[in-house]
Amino acid sequence: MTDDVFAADGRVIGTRAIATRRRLLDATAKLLTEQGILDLRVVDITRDIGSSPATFYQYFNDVDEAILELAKEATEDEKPLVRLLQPGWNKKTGLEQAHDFVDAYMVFWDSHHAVLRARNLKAEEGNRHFRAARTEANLLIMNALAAMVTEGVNAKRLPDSLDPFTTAAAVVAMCERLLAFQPEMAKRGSDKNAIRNTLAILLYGALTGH
Amino acid sequence: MTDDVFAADGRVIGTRAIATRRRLLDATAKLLTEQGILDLRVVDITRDIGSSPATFYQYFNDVDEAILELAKEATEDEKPLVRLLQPGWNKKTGLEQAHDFVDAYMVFWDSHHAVLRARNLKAEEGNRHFRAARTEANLLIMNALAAMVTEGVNAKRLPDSLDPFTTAAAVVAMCERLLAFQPEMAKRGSDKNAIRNTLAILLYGALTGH
DNA sequence: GACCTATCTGACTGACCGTCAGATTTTTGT
DNA sequence: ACAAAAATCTGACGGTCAGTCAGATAGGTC
Repeated sequence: MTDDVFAADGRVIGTRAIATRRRLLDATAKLLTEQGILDLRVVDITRDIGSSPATFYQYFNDVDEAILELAKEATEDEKPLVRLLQPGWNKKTGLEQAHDFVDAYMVFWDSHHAVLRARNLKAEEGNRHFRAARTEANLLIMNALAAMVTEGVNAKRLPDSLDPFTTAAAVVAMCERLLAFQPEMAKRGSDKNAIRNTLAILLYGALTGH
Repeated sequence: MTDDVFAADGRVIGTRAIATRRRLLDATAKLLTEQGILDLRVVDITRDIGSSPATFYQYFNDVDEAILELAKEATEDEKPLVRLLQPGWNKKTGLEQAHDFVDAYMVFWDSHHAVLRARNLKAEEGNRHFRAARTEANLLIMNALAAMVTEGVNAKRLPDSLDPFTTAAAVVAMCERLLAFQPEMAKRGSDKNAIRNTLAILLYGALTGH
């Protein structure tokens, strides 16, 4: 029962409809990547799957609903990252662990950046549902990061005036933003590897205090 | 001559037109703040100043052009921040200097966040003009930050594998993002002051290595 | 007051949104 | 295998907004 899929009016839908809905979601993700949220049109989405706007509204009340669902799917891919964030990064292996996390985050980002960007915009513009989605997505990661900071503070490697949760947010911010900047920074001579290294060092420093 | 103001077709305009154009820009900024870029309509902007859509298109070829101009105006307010970023932050006064910068940045952010958010979205979605605007805006600050990092690297306080420019980008990212997160984090118990302190400490650490 | 120029806008075309009634396809019952 | 019922899909429509243009209005000059 849990894996029932619903139409916009709430009724349970069958296999054909599930497939159509899925194609709509995929087309939405594709166009979001290619054209950005500002030029995303329902007509384009349905044209892309060889259908008509009316079909879209069978399954979603508006485009937001489709994007929100994509954002929730992205969140599922984010959860495994938490396993790379256990307290205990030490001088010997910590930097390498930071690298592992950065690498995993880069892969995650690359496959969902358009959807995540849309989610963050909606959240920042005050949309309740997208706020909740972002909060939920970041919660596990933020808590894991905050726990690492707390450990550093307790071990007196980090100043106790540091707020763990804010630091966690800063770390997430660095990751997201540097990856978004990437293409532009490449032009200024900072290649992907420099970004990867620098990010790992900054993470390692901010989280452990080493 | 330099302070001539132009219509959309390039002709120089007079005082009445300049005033109208200004009211359009102000209304654009206001609605951008109130409703966000996704719900920004030319009709609303012109309704707001008691005019008609045709008037808007006298002065701007599209909404982007108006937002871009607002973004450039914001950049002017950002330039003075560079003076707070001179190399030489030391153990005695450095943290306080970091606080000063964070405070100034908060004021700047508060008065322009809607426009900056729109600018960044457009830039990230690949719009050439907004990319250029963002790059130009960040350039002075980034260079100043990068110079501080370079100083830290030279003094062996920071690892030389750290790319100064990337670090500068990370610092800007932290500032922008934490301020954007602010309302949401308040709910989780991190108040404005905690954010201010944490940001200052992180900046101080990342920039100087102390 | 007559004329000239700058500024503004009503009215229009075309595109997209979101809806709904009815057409089409699939499933069910016998 | 066939008809009836249910599920799915879509053409066509009313409403709103983008962007254009010709003509109306306001301001300045002599």
